[in-house]
Amino acid sequence: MHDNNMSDDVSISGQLKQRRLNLGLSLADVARRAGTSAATLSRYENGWTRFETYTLRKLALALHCELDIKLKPKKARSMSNRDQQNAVKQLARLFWDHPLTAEDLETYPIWVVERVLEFGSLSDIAFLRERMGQQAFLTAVATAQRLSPKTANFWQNILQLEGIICTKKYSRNTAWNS
Amino acid sequence: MHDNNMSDDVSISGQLKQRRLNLGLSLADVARRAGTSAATLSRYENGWTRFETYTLRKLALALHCELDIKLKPKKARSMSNRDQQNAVKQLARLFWDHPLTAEDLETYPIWVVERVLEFGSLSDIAFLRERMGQQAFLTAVATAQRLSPKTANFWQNILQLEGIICTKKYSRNTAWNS
DNA sequence: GCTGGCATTATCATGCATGATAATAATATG
DNA sequence: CATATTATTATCATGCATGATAATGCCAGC
Repeated sequence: MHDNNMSDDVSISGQLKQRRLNLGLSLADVARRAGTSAATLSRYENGWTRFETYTLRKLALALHCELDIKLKPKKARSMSNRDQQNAVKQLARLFWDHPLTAEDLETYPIWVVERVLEFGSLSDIAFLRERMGQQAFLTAVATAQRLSPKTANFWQNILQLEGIICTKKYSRNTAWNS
Repeated sequence: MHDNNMSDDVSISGQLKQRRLNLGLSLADVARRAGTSAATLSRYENGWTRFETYTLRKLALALHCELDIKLKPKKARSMSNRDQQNAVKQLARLFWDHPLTAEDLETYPIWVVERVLEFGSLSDIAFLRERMGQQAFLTAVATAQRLSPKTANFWQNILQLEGIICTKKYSRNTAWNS
């Protein structure tokens, strides 16, 4: 008892089982209350990977729990707070219409990369790539949609060499890529 | 831009759509990267309620996100911190073998209720019911498994009057219910 | 030993999410 | 106007999660 259940990465299976045992309930008990079957709950608790949120919600209810499902944007691993501040300072001049913030680097990486590719110097590009990490940088490049045809073509070749599939099919003109 | 996405209760649909738009990707883009179909993603973003975690994980990957699924035990609403402290103090004497803590009241409600029903005075029971709230209390009673036959029978009748289905089928003897 | 509840797993039928496709509408650009 | 892309929805076939049931083994108490 009195276990600190503060670990962040618990499998769904583990959470279901632990909660059920904490409440001292049997599979059949929980299943009946949830309006599902004991077989399903047993599968859920033992190595199942394809859950339905519909069933999960019913189970959560029976276990007197809230089901919380969140999409957490992955942080670029190589972007420390310090690096972020540096990047913002260095690249600020390219974001004349809307000031760049540290959060933008993670929340809108595509936006940042587009600007830098389009207007930055070679050293800006190298700087950003180093700060974001090669992988995150190239991924962002691959999904950039608002590049001028010239820029887009250039990077498409680079990406091909890297074996990265580019989701961009054609580039639409925007205010700045004529 | 620069929106504070700190609200806790966002639907899955909303999170998927917002993240996709933040990245500036089309349905087809994300679907292709996720290895799913645009139709499915569109359904996911528009009022769908029965998701498969398998598909959600693939989408999260395509959106450079982590999928976080948690079972959060519901707190008894009428149990403020102050009430918890009071309850712990009042009922402490019934937990001679393992000291009662405030967390136990939420994490192991069944355990607490069993002890109080079995060994507490009438005023203890009234006190706990008031602190937990009628609903939470009766739910815990309904799932209690380790009551003496006498106690169990008595409460089963009470629960029947309240229209609550009791999950308890039979009571197994423990160290204390002979 | 026997008995009863429990957990797990297998099997099978069924219901539902998914994928593929197409039709439609909206938007933006030339 | 035509064109290109996107988003949404409908339809249908298919694959898979689910529910029902049963078989098995385990454990506890008689």
